[in-house]
Amino acid sequence: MTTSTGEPRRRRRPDERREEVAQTARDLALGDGLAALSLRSIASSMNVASGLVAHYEPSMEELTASTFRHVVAVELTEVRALVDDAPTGLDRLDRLVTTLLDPERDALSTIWADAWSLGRRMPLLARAARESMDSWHSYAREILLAAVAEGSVRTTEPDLVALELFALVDSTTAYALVSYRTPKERNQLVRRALEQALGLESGILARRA
Amino acid sequence: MTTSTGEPRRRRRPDERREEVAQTARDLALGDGLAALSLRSIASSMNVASGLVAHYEPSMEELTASTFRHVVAVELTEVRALVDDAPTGLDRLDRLVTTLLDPERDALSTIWADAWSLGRRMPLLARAARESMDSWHSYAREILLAAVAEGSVRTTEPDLVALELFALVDSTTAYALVSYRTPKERNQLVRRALEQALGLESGILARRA
DNA sequence: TCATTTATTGATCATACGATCAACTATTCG
DNA sequence: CGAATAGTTGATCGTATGATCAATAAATGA
Repeated sequence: MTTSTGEPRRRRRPDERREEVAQTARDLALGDGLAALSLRSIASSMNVASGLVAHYEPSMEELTASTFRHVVAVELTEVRALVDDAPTGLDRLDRLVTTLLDPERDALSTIWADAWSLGRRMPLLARAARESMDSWHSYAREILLAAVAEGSVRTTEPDLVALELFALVDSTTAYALVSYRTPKERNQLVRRALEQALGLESGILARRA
Repeated sequence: MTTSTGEPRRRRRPDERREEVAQTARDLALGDGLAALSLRSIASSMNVASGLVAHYEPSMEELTASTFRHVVAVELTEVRALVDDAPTGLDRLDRLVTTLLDPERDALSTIWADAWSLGRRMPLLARAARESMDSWHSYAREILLAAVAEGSVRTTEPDLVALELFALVDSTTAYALVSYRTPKERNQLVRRALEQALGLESGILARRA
């Protein structure tokens, strides 16, 4: 049973409903992970029949993949907003790491971990993951190139270091999901490694944590 | 229906059966991941009623956690066997990385990714993951300390570098599950990062890949 | 106001899950 | 050889999944 005094069940325009389904799926995924997405869980969040959700989505795998894609794209936009206006390249790098490792962010970490785990069996999700990773990678690359240009960091392989940055962040946030090590230790790990990758004086990033 | 000419259903001693259940669960996990473990999937692999599996296991979460624990412990033993007899500390480090990144190993990668993903909802699995990670960490630490002692690598924080090693390996193997980057790129990434963490001449590890 | 369109429902199918337990039967022991 | 022991079955309960579709009812236009 839904709410006893159920609203008289409104009828919406297809694109409106489509958007509502997508939004609900995103909220659900952010709350309980990609594995929590089901026709019924989404439908019940919308107070709607499960058939309606199915009516708008070709398959659960597609819905899962597109939800992942959208959630991660929004996150990238939000992180940019927090990072891009920092004064120097080093500040931006610092803020990027701080933001990505923020414990408040573990809803996102869950989603990434789900993507890697479920991706093995869901090709569409795997594809979405690859493409999203490329977006993030090119953002980190952009930040690193700027920092190199201003002379605050030094590397001959910004692409590789950008990859390394996410390798460190991704594993570290996955560790957080099982409470391995403390936030402080995980932060230290990432920052010390980045210092070495970027020819920074020891502690210059770590001290900011 | 099982095989039509079913064997006359043997009765085994409890510890024998217990071991058979555990072994079957391990094989299944190695084939299809931790998420593929269910009373019925295990029972059907054994040609046995699902109730039998339940009879020997307190709960699926416990079975999942203990299966994970065992699979990962065996893996550590196997890796040690491949690595420990290398002549120098640097050789052992090289072999460790090579082995951990071996594409043949992706059954194990799946299991680790499953553990981080499922661990958020399965406390016993999360605990098993933490403890297993500690075992692996202390093994890497051991290798690094020996390499430091022989003077082939240099670091003031072997614990941190051991953590970093797995951070790189774990993310990289998760990437492999969704086919992000090539084995070669993933290898490069880990090796270049380790070189910098260990004060090694550029390429000294990477060239071995 | 009535007819047309179509968003939405709700039931249904086939399948899967963990868990529980009385009944059955293979084995062992007296 | 018969009885006690205990490993094993198979059915069952409650719940969950994705997918499909006829029927319904809300909105729109004539």
